[in-house]
Amino acid sequence: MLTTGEAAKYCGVNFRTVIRWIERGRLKAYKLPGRGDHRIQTQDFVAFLRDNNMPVPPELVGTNNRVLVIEDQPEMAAAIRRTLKRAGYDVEVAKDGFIAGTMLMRHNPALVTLDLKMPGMDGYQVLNFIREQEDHSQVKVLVVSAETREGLARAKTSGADDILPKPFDNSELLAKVSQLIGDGQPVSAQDQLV
Amino acid sequence: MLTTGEAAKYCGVNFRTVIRWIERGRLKAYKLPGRGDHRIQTQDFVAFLRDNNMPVPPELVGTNNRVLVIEDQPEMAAAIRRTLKRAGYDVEVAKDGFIAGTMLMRHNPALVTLDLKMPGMDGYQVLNFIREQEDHSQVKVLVVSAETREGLARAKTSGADDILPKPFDNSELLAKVSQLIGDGQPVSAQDQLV
DNA sequence: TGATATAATGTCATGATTGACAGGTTAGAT
DNA sequence: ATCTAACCTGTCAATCATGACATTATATCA
Repeated sequence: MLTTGEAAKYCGVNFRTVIRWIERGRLKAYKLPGRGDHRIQTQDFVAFLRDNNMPVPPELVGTNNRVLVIEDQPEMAAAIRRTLKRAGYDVEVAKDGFIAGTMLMRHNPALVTLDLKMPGMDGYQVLNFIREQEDHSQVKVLVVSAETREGLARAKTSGADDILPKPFDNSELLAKVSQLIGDGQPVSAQDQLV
Repeated sequence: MLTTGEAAKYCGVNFRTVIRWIERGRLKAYKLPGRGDHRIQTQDFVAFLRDNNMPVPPELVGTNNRVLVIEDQPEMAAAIRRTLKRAGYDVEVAKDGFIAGTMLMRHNPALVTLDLKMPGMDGYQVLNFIREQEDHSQVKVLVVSAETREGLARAKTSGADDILPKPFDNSELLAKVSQLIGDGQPVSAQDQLV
């Protein structure tokens, strides 16, 4: 939730200009009853920035170091979790599709590792679904799978940001994750601003 | 029921501001005897948000008539959907666990019909999971299944509000649903208007 | 090219609301 | 019964909205 002044700083313009954008309907916002202050929801502001090819401040893009691991094999899940935790990421594990779905919505992770082969879940469909979701179209998806080369290629066309064939080294995993969302250690505690 | 602090977070303002709104009669609330804490009824708060064209958080939309149908068999899903739609409910269908999870979080339904036997999803686990979730512990769960009597009993202990053995009549379905969350037709459509 | 019109943005002053802080109290949890 | 987190009140500084006007950028036309 942002005020006009904060939004103005992010854009490098005068707050008067932000108000005018709002008045013209370019930027979505609502008014408070008292003085008529504007409040801009962070997601609307980010959408606005993206629409106009403006740089998006990292602290507005959710919490950068949160990873959701969608994986039903306990050992594999534990291994990924351990590796990422050690590197400083905030890791959640979902061992079935339902829980994965709720966690995606609830925790709004920066990255999801997705096992394509989970019982009762079509990984490709999940990929498509995530990409269709307004709110989560920005989340990075790293497909982790023992699929064939064709399957992995198909995953890429379905919206995966990167793929990691099983088996893999921890270093490979970390390299891919950090390439997609940066290092696990938060740059500063201010990233947690609400 | 909300405190000033909670309302403040929803609006993106300081709690002091919320108190001022209350003092000026813009927002309805009442005081507790002790410290003079304010308590705001959810419906009053939602009405306030609507009056001022402010976004209404989905989890506050109290008595809605939204139903989420978790069912992987297309014919069965269509049948339930049709029946409930006709009765005036707002129906969403999820055909796998992942989508079901996201929809539960996104649409905040008043009731979920849950097929216990879905591939890759342990219905009992889902039940437990829903009950553990802070935000959604209020949602009613109607288990719809061809399970054995023991299985259905177990579902009840896992947190199901009611069970409906397959096969069933439409009238049975409607009876159970309306018993759990009331009739499908909103009491008055104007309640939802701006 | 150069001149003019139009739109967008920045600046300033005023008035009102909101946020921050400090000190005291209690609701809710254990 | 105790403890912590959250709440209330009052005050004052910071912030925001508004309107008027200056300045800059863009478009249009001769």
